[in-house]
Amino acid sequence: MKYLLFDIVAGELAKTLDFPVGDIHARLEQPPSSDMGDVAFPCFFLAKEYKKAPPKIAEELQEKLSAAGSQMFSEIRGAGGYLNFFLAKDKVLKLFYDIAIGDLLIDDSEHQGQSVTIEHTSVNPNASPHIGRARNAMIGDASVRLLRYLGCDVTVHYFVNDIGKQIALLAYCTKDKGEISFNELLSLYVAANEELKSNPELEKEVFEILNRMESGDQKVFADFARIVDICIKGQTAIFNEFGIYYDIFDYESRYVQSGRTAEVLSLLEQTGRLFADEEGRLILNLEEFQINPENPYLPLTRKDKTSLYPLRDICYNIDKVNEKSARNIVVLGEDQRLYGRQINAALTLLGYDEAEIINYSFVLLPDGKMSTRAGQVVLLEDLMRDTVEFARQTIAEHRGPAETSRPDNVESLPKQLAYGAIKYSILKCGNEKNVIFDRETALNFQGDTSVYIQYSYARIQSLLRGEKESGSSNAITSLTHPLEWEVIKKLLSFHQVLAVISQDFNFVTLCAYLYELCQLFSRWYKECTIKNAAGDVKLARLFLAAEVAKVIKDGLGILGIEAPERI
RNA sequence: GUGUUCGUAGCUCAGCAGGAUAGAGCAACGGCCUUCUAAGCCGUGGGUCGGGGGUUCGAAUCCCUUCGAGCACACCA
Repeated sequence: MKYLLFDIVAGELAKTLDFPVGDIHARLEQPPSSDMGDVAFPCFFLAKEYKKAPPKIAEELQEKLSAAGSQMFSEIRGAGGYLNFFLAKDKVLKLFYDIAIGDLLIDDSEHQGQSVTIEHTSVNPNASPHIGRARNAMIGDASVRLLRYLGCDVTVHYFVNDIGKQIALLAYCTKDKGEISFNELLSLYVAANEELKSNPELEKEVFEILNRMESGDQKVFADFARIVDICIKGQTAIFNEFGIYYDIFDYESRYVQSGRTAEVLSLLEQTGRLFADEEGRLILNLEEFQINPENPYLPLTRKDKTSLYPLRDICYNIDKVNEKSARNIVVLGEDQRLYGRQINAALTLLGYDEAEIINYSFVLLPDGKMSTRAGQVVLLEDLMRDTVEFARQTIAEHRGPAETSRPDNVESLPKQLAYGAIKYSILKCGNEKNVIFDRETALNFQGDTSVYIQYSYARIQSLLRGEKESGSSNAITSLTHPLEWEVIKKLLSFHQVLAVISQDFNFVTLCAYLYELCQLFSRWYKECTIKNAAGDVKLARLFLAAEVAKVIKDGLGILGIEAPERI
């Protein structure tokens, strides 16, 4: 029960129709156009049982319901196979007022206090993150914000893959160098990988270093730590500037020397699915899960029994679940789809709940894939800088010199607009789709963009400024304009949208919702003046505008986008 | 090769637990600032929903097949 109008109709229908309220609720739809009705009930599914044509059923139901004479409907219409309901507006308006005043627009008891871990970003500590990696962070951060908004107790984890071959490579290339800045690392990394191709000796050298590190060589460990530290500091500085924060950094290396991997191995041993192959590696047989028919095996150790990444990750997930058990959420790129299912299979074998994995597809560039080697890559920090600069120019164009030189227009506003535009341009795409990223999309501040939404918010703040708006439940019924009715219906569906996203974490829905809300608001704003209205009408309109602003601000907040008071 | 995700307007994307005329934005063209921010509002043009089968009263949505793209597939993490 997330949408007031559906709740009302389902409740009333259940009295007449012999079906559970929940079943009816699930079948309700929104008619394509408002002049057809507020809520539609399709009757097609009843045709077989009643042995009648759907329009006939709708007609009969309509007569029955009309005879019942519910106060909640102003009209009920049969239309083809649909039964369309028009809600009694004054009744709904009063309910809307009570809900809004009580701040219950977001009613979510099921999430209150639920403890959740979310792991996201977790980029390899080797270079500055590009926009593709940042997609992980944006989806993850929005998920964190959504669940916190709904009342969950969320802990954000960042898993630092600090013992990989690529770190060994970097450690090797930099061990004789003095101070190294984060910005130098990318070119060093590219150069080292280039050399790796032509120099097989280097590869051996790197593995040698990795081995020494894993067997507990403190000197090598320190070399690794130095590189990792520079990287993590550099990366989180960028993400923090972007408005994304983490609670806990977990280092993969802690699982190398600890006994955790051995414990988990012996538990897996007991499931009978673990075996040593001819070379002595320990392999997990996941045949029964039918994840990857041709190759159901997941190697967990090398032949010397040292752990591989999947084993450490299994330990890590168990630790997260033990710490906070309600939901264990992990954001993973499409390259980890199969891998994620393998990890979940292992967790299942061990008797743990599966992790909830949020998968997303990669970001592509108009002329193809991103490639670090070919220099075909959009770094997040470059994009942030460029977009802020563009925002600064755009503000100057729109607002003129006097306004532009206001302190907040110089510092914070360009960032609020720019970072919002980047986040929105990514989050408005479905997680499962490849995003074709071109700068123009992020640099566009018109139409279906975050800036339009921020702009709508700022307009409302401006008209609210200086007004002591205090609607009353009597004044609320002055909202008689059709567009006002549309805006109210939209506002009432906010928590329904959030409920869906708390399951699928696809923020397209929220982006579309906010954009549509702003479109409705803009049309209404154009059509009905507020400041010059009189009496109850003015009070009611101010009240409605304030409610729109509240939802916009909360919605943007969930996306990690700020709502500036002035633009 | 096997598995998996996707293919909707010139471009970027919604819609897909089947349902009432397929929606936005950008780009193009045409209107609207002496009333609350024109980063806005209104309007015009633009679509074989990749192709082909099937299921159904009804398919962009479900199934099969084919083409195209992304991703993965035992000692990388």
